[in-house]
Amino acid sequence: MDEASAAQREDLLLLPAGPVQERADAARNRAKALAAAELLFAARGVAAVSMDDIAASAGVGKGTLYRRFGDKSGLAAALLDERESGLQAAMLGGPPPLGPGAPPADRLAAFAAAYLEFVDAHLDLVAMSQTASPGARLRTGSHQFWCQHCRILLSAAGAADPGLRAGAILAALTAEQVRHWRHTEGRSLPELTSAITEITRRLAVP
Amino acid sequence: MDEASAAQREDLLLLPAGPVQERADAARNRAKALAAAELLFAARGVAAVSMDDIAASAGVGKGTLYRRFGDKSGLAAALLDERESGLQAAMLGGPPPLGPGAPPADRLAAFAAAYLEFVDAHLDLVAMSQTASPGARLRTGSHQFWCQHCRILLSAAGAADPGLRAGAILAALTAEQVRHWRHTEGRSLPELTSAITEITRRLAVP
DNA sequence: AAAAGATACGGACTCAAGTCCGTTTATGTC
DNA sequence: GACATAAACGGACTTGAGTCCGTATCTTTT
Repeated sequence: MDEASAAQREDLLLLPAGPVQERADAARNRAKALAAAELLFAARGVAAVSMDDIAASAGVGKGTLYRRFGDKSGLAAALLDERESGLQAAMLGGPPPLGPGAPPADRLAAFAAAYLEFVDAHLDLVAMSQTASPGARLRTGSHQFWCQHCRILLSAAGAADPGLRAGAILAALTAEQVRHWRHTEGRSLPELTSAITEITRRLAVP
Repeated sequence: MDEASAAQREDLLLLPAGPVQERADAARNRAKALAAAELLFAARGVAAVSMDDIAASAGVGKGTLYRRFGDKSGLAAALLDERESGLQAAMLGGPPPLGPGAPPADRLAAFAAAYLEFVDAHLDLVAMSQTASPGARLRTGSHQFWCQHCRILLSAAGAADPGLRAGAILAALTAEQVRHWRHTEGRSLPELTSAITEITRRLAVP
């Protein structure tokens, strides 16, 4: 993600581009790290795995981990990446109401429901990607994506303050908030879905 | 806060109460710690002060700090406590629209505006109280208080899912979210206030 | 006022995140 | 195929949060 945004920045500023492709050993180590992390998380749970554990298990130095992924949240984001991309594709080009074709308010509600389900299904990983450091969530590339999607739909629906409302909707769908509703308060997923979609509808009407 | 909730629990369960009052040395050390923390935060900023710094500056062992306040977020909460109590009093017994007398939707909007202003005014401290550990925010005593207040008002206004909507409103007003709006996106406080009060109104109508 | 028991003290200790920098390895060039 | 150099490596190191437990202090009881 660091590299992606760096590359993008360079593109935008028309600077001479850095190396377009990561070195072979770097790619190999990234893959080893992701594989090791996935295994360890599955075996012990996200919370019980340290970066040292991952580095050791991947047969890689700790510095390498941090160079590749920036920090713990970056590693989580990388692991989530492929699982997110299905949702992102469905939002951009899939069938309505998630994809284009339905009225914006319906698309927004569908997004909220789908995103809630996604967060619930990958709670620990999403939590790690959002809470590794304070404010991590808002700096995430994915957050930018979700937020922009919501903003555009709200805007298309004629809602006031689309940017702020988009942020508010995503704030309600934080991993820790969802965890609290689901596990501390024991709410069911359908219950949450219904409440969240209703909230988005109310924010989407002009 | 730990002690308060423990005492409350004992009350509720009618167990023989523990010591009603903290020991003299304990009270003295709590005061020393709070004073030292306040000074250091003012001098260097919240982020640049460690628990060791505070312990050393207060002339107190680190263990004492943790016994009194539980963790970093507990210390922040303790510092915030007296500043919050004004707001809490105004909500419970002050003049409308914040206090009783105004229609629930108006009271909710007034609360959101006042709480936003409070968070903005004590951003770093609130951030520390919310983000010291993952999920810290939702375990906070204050959070329970704000959340219940919102829930009751939403309920009185006849809104569906008052508990969930209350959580959603407060989720939009986390310190990191407010920091992002104010400092990363450069929004003004009135702009945020207007957007947030509008959101609460939309969630409050039946 | 002395002794007993409960409570609190404090700093050494553990554990994990994130940094640094001397060494190694890949890649493009002659 | 050897060389230059940019990039990547890896593990020791620093820093700070939170825990532990032997010692000191307070409070209550007699």
